Amino acid sequence: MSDLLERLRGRGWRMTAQRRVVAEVLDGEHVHLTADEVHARAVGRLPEISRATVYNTLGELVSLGEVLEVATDKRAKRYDPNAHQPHHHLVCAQCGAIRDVHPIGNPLADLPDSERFGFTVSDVEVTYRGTCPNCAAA
Amino acid sequence: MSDLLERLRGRGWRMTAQRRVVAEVLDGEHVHLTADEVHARAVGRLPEISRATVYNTLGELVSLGEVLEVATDKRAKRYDPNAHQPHHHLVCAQCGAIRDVHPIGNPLADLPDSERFGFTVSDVEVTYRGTCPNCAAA
DNA sequence: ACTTGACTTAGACATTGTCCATTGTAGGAT
DNA sequence: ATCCTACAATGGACAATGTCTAAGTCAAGT
Ligand SMILES: [Mn+2]
Ligand SMILES: [Mn+2]
Ligand SMILES: [Zn+2]
Ligand SMILES: [Zn+2]
Repeated sequence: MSDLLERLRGRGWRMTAQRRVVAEVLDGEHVHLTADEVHARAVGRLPEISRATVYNTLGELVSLGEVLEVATDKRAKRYDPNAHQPHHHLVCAQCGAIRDVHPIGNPLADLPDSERFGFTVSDVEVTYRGTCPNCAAA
Repeated sequence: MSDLLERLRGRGWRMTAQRRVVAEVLDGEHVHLTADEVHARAVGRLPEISRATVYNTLGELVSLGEVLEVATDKRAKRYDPNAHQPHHHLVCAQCGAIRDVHPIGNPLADLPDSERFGFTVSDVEVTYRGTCPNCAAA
């Protein structure tokens, strides 16, 4: 994620402690935090960071295409730093655990023209739901 | 949707004006309203119906499997009366229009075991995004 | 018609997200 | 090294969405 900070500096971003902390919190694989979860973790590193700044920074990262908003959760939006490798999601219906997954083929090709209603279709989001090994054991 | 009311009566539902109106509002094809949209339309027919009753009734219909919650909108949940025919959704990114669509094949089959991380996968939700003919013309 | 438990209501409360006026500061200019 | 200033952060008000409860109402069985 340090290359992310480099890229953003190149795009004219002013580098602040708050933005650095948000980027650090988002670092990793299979990371899909809500805005308030990002805030809670950011506060652990920088206690005075505000909710507004976290929302602003996440919004900017989304606008820049560096982070994706995903709607796997029917309550809050989740923020996904894995924006440069196309993928989909597998969600545990009980505990909410989320994994990045890569289905075979291109799901876009499975929608015939007769089912497109004149739309120009540019993107597809696939959410698999089930039960994770932990929840199955319990 | 009148058979819906019959089914619910059979399941021991007390039939009230409020529940009848919510069911009527949900009647139709390609209907994917938010709770507050359902409330607004219900008020047109039964002015004193409360928000709480609309939320309660929608929640009950979801529990009974008669209505689906869909997450095509990243803000509010949407309620889909087309619960008995499996389908997916095509959403206009600009105006939010939603159509029911039926992709070819079973998307569940496209997730290899090596990408299931030990989950038992039971369901898949596919959201296509694009631009509708109306928005493309403008 | 009575009775009763299920249903509805209004509004408080909770969560998630947005906006704004004020204060602070990163980074270029001198 | 210090100054400037446009950009960024803050706290808190506000908005949108969703949940809960206490009190009143009524559908439906008797
Ligand atoms: Mn992801
Ligand atoms: Mn639908
Ligand atoms: Zn689980
Ligand atoms: Zn449109």
